[in-house]
Amino acid sequence: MTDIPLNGSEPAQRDGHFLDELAYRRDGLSPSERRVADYVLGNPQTVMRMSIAALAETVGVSQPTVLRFVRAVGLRNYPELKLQTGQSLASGTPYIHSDVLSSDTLDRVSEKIIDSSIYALTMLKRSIDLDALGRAIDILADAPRIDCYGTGAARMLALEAQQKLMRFGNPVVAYDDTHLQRLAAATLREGDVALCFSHTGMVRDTVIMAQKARECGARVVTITKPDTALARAGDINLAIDTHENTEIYAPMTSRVAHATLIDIIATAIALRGGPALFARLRSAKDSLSDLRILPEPPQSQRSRKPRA
Amino acid sequence: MTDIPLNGSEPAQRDGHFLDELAYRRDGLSPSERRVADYVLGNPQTVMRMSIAALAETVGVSQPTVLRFVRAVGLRNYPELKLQTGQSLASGTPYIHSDVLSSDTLDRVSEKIIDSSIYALTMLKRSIDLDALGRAIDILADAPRIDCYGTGAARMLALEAQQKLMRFGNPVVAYDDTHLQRLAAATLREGDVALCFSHTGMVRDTVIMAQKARECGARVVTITKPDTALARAGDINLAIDTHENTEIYAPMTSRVAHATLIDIIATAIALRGGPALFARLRSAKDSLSDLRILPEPPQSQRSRKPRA
DNA sequence: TCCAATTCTGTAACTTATCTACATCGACTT
DNA sequence: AAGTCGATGTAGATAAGTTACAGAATTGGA
Repeated sequence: MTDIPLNGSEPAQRDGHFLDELAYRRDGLSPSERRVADYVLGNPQTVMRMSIAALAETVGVSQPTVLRFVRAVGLRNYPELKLQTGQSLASGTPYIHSDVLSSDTLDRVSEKIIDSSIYALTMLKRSIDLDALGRAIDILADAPRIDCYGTGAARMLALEAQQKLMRFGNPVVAYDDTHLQRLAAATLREGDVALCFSHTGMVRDTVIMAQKARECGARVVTITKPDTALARAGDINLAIDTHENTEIYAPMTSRVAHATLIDIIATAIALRGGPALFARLRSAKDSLSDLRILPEPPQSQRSRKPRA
Repeated sequence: MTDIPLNGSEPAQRDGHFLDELAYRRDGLSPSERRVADYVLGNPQTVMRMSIAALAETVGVSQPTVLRFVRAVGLRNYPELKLQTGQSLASGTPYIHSDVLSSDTLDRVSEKIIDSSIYALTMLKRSIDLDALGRAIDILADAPRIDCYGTGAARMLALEAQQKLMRFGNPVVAYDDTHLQRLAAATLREGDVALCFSHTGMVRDTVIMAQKARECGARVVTITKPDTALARAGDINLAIDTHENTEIYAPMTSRVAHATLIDIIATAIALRGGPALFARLRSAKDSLSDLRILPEPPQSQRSRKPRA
């Protein structure tokens, strides 16, 4: 029959990151099941193509034990284990558990770092608060003036936001200097927007900026970790919470998420502006053309855009 | 037997993007097989949990036809189809072909942009030249002085490289101003390194910087599109070539790839430095601690740091 | 238009994989 | 020292996937 299994009895099981879930549940399993779990965590690439018999034999347990393990981690049947393992692997999370090690070769290092960036983006996709994002875009699109605040690593984000948002015609500023920032925040008016960046949400200067901006009647959009001082100091927070496990490489992966979020905001504003804004974007870009070197043949690669 | 046939049709199958591959091969299939392909493309989420019998019946063909379809698209057996479909779905690249449209809702826009960033990283992972990267790291790790050049969007990358690399103790500079850049490039000496960023590889100023740096005897590492003026102007190029299909949102996705590459370089240098360098990184980070707001309880949340 | 060669598709038998029911073992309780 | 409960294994039933072969459809030439 066309009867699709898909019965809804699964406890937990957030889509995608099964290996996380598995690592989490590992300790609640029986000894034999735990051995299976360890093998799956260690050899996901292999497991996703293994039959239950092969897995059982490799680990050294019986097939029903493997099946019990499967059920114990919240899956319906064995094929589902292969599926979830494969998906979890594909969505770029193989190394998120393990930090970069001194013993790692260069290819391993680069793989791990890229994977963790991909993971951060996957998390962003899943956790993005569309409602808050929509409101932030509403505010930003209409703002007569936008100030971007951020220090340290977040300064780059502020600069980037400036560069992306200034194209829409309204004044957007990012300040290099903390003192200048303070002066600027004092001159904000009602309707203006302060855009505050921080990875940790705990940077004193940036929190103070947010507060000052609010005192002046400006609205404050923060892009930072939820439930932090900065998140609370603004009107709208766009939460970015990549569970950064290493301390040393701290803002590495969350920075990618921040930057992508800026892209989303800028794109959404551009789309809202309609064709007119599109045209303006294009002409802004063309204004840079004399800084470029011309490509050898005057090619027009794709003819895929019939009308503007 | 474990003997894999690997019959006539292309094995191909670059990891991850099976549905792309499928769409591409669709036209070369027989009519019945094409119907199967269409169903798979249209209902991947369902297919990945379907038995061959269920799929055959739903599409209205026989089981062997499904199996022939599987082989025709380069897969060994039917379970592999489920696996690949699932992975392709999980790896989050459904929208990479389609540009953002004016009619898109906000969630669609954000999904598309995030997906294209993920795609850029996947491409980076696949195309990274470990040999060139290794040589670049060798050079950078020993350089008495590093200058980071980049204008426009690439300026952010230069700044970011500065921030990441300066932690290792040697002087690293990024310049805001093109004139300053030129002056600086003239003072480079043998052994110094110029790190040049550009998305297009066609920015005149940056190419000139690279040439000047070379004239001074410095080595030039470029991070840009391969086979471009800038790529040719340096000693080592770390190629970043995300086939950016939209023009308006130009440096969006490749920027993520650039930034991640900087992370990789910085991490690799840190690892090479061994424990001593690690310690220095940590203390550099701690030097910022009085700029932070403490978490609510006055004592340090984590007991993971026995000494200050 | 017809015939043969080729390609496409389905039927049925076979092999492999997954699941269930029941049996055994061993640790802990009483 | 026997009972109970949880963990594990054995064996057979059911479902899934694969192969061999034969019938149907298509194509290209005579």
